[in-house]
Amino acid sequence: MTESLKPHLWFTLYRLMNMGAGRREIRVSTTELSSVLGCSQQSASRHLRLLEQLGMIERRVGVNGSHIRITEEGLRVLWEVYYGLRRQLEEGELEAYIFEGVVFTGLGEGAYYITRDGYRGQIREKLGFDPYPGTLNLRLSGGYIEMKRRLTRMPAIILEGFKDEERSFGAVRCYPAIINDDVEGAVIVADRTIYDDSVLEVISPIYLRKHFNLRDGDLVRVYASSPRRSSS
Amino acid sequence: MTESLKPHLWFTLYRLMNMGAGRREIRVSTTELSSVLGCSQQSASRHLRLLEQLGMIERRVGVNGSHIRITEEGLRVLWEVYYGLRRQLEEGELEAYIFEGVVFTGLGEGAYYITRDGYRGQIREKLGFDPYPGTLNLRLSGGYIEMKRRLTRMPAIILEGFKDEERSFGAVRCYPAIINDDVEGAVIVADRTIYDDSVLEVISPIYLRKHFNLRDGDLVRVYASSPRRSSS
DNA sequence: ATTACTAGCTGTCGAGTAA
DNA sequence: TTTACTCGACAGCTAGTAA
Repeated sequence: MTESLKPHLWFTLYRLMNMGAGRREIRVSTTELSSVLGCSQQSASRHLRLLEQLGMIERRVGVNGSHIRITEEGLRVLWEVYYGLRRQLEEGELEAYIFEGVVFTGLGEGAYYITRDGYRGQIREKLGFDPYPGTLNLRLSGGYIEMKRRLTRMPAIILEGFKDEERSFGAVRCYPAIINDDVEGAVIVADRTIYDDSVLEVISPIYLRKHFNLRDGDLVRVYASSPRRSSS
Repeated sequence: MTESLKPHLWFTLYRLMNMGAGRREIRVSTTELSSVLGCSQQSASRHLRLLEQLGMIERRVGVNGSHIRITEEGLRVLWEVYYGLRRQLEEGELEAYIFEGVVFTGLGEGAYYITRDGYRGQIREKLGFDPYPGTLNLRLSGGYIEMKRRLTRMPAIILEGFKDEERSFGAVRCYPAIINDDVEGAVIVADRTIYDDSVLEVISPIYLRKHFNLRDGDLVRVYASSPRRSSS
């Protein structure tokens, strides 16, 4: 999931974005695309199939061409390079967002995941703290939902996926965070999650519910930012 | 000249830029570079030679590594992709924001300004409605304050400044808006204002306080966007 | 018109190794 | 330590062609 696209496929994705496929579904034939890419029709066709397999685009093949739209994951990959360029080419301000969300009780899944050694070791190593075995779930509303999508597109600290005896675990994106202007922790975003974009999952070295005396429905403030250096 | 770099070489150039070679000469060995690129030392070496031949980088090969600096031409190639990404990603994504703010009573200045014929005529002409003689003030908090700063950086409908007998009035930026998912209006941002970024001033053809039966402290939702095409 | 398979070609890669 | 050559392996390419 977080293994990055090969360069030639990235460029095909980039060209599709140039044609507007990042905003809406576009119609394009493999022949048209090949002339844009400067390659053969066959290569254009293969690139589209590969990008679809990788989840970067959605495609409907019709009789008069392909209908293409770049997925959220595809846009994320484009944003990643965009941020990399901007950091060097423009005087990049550190991007950060302040969220406000309402505490709710999840399914306890967070505690299960976070205590897997595969994740826990990486959190210690890459985030610099030993996580309390549980996550704080915040429900976002209004503009904060879109704000979370934007945060998710920014460079992150990546916890690699792994396997244990029973099953495999996907990669997780982490953003350093400060909770209620006081406690350090991180916002975590699982690549595949049961939650939608209206949920912010927060981890921390301490038990946040106790520290802040939180109950369901309480408002919590989270300052989250992209790390200075993205560790892979 | 404009024959573009092959994708894998572009990515190597991009990585060199990530390491700072766009700003200054950096020292890097082919082995170090290969680990950044995720390829062999030999490929890293070959890429550097090719990029040098193509005039994308300047290189001095020393005994303890290569000294690399991206040339003006190399930076041009990076900027080209950067602009391509920005066109689609920024202008596409940053079109609209949803704010939530709390009603408060201002100093009544809004009513004074909005009834000046110099503004009123332009509002009718450029926004397409005759404004109710007053503004609704919303107090923003948390991330919404930063969101307002971003909105303010976007293209706006500009009400030109003017003078009457007594004094001069500054330009005003307007963003089309929908209030509480129902009423059309606009967010206005005076170039010089007594309010700071935590206040959202809203105008509309109708008296919003009455229409929504609003009292100080009530929450109001505002969808604000940059106009599609700059109407001048 | 399309998309996409097969076959064969080309260029990119990387292990081994020299300087 | 470096950089970079040779060369076998193979990924990615294109022409021809089917559906």
